[in-house]
Amino acid sequence: MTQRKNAEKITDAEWKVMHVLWDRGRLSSNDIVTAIVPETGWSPNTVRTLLIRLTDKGILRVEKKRGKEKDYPLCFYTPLFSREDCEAVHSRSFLERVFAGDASRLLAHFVNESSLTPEQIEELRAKLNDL
Amino acid sequence: MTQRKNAEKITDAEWKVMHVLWDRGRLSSNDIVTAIVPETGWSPNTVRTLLIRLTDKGILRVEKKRGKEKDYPLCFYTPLFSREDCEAVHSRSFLERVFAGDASRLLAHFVNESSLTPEQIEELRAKLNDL
DNA sequence: TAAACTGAATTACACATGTAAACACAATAA
DNA sequence: TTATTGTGTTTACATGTGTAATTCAGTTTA
Repeated sequence: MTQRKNAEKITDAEWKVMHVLWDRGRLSSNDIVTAIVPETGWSPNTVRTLLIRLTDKGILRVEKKRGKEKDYPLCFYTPLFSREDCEAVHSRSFLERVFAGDASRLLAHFVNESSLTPEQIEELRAKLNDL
Repeated sequence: MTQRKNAEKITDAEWKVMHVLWDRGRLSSNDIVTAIVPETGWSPNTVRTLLIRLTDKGILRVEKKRGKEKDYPLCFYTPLFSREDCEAVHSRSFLERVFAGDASRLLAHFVNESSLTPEQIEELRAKLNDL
C-alpha cells in the first residue's frame, strides 16, 4: 500500500521507460537508452535522468555492476512493481478524475472509440460472461 | 483541433471544477466555490485560481456581470468544450501512456475491476453487438 | 602517459501545478 | 460616510516535470 502510493507517481515521460523495462526485463541503462531515444528523440541524458528519478521514487531498483573488471561500470535497472499494479493504480485515479468514477461510461467510451478486432470483441464478451 | 490541444491540459484539480460546470451548466464563481469547497476542503481562493487558469487556457468562458447595477460584479463561467470532448482527449492520452495503446487490455482491466451492475453489463453487451 | 571516449552523477532551468495569502474594490450596514 | 464584508485580482511559493548540459570518473587508445 505504501508501495501503491509510490507506484502512483509515474509521470508521462517515465511511463515510456517503464514500458521498455516491463517488456524486456532487467536492462542496462544503455539498453534502455537505445530502446527509447529513436522513438522519442530524447537526449540520452534525459533517459538517464528519468531512470534516476524512478529509482529515487522507489519504482526501479538499480544495480551497479562492473562486469569482469573489464567493462565500464554499468547500471542495471529492474521494475519493483508489476505493470498490472501500476496500470491498476493509474486506472483508478484516471477513472475518478476524468469520468468522475463512472466506470460504465468509461467502458462505453472505449468500446466505441477503440476499433476492436472481432477477436477482441469476442474476448470481451467472454469476460462479460465470466462476471 | 487547436481546441483539442487546449482541452488536453486539464489538470487533476481542474477536473473537479469542470465536473461541477458540466453537471450544472453556467455558474457564478460562488456557486462553484460552494459546490467544491465542502467536498475538497480547498480554500475558496484555490477554486478561484483554478477558474482563472481554466479561463486562461481557453477551457472556460467568463462573463463579468453586474446584474441590475445592484449586485456585486459577478463572474459567470461556462465550459467551452463538452465533457465528452474532454473525456475523449484525455482518454486517448491515458490509453497511450498507461496501456501503450492497447485498448483491449484497458477494457479487460476495467471490466474486471469495475463491479458493474447486471444492467451495466447488459448495456455493454448491447454496445458490443452494435459494433 | 596523455588524450579521447563512455557512461554516471550533479546541476540547471523554465514552466506547470497545488495551494493559497494579500490586496483591491464595490456594496452594504452602522 | 465610514467600517465591514463579499468578491475579484495579483502575487507567492514549494514541488514536480520535461528536458537536458555539465562535470566527473573510469577505460581505451594514440
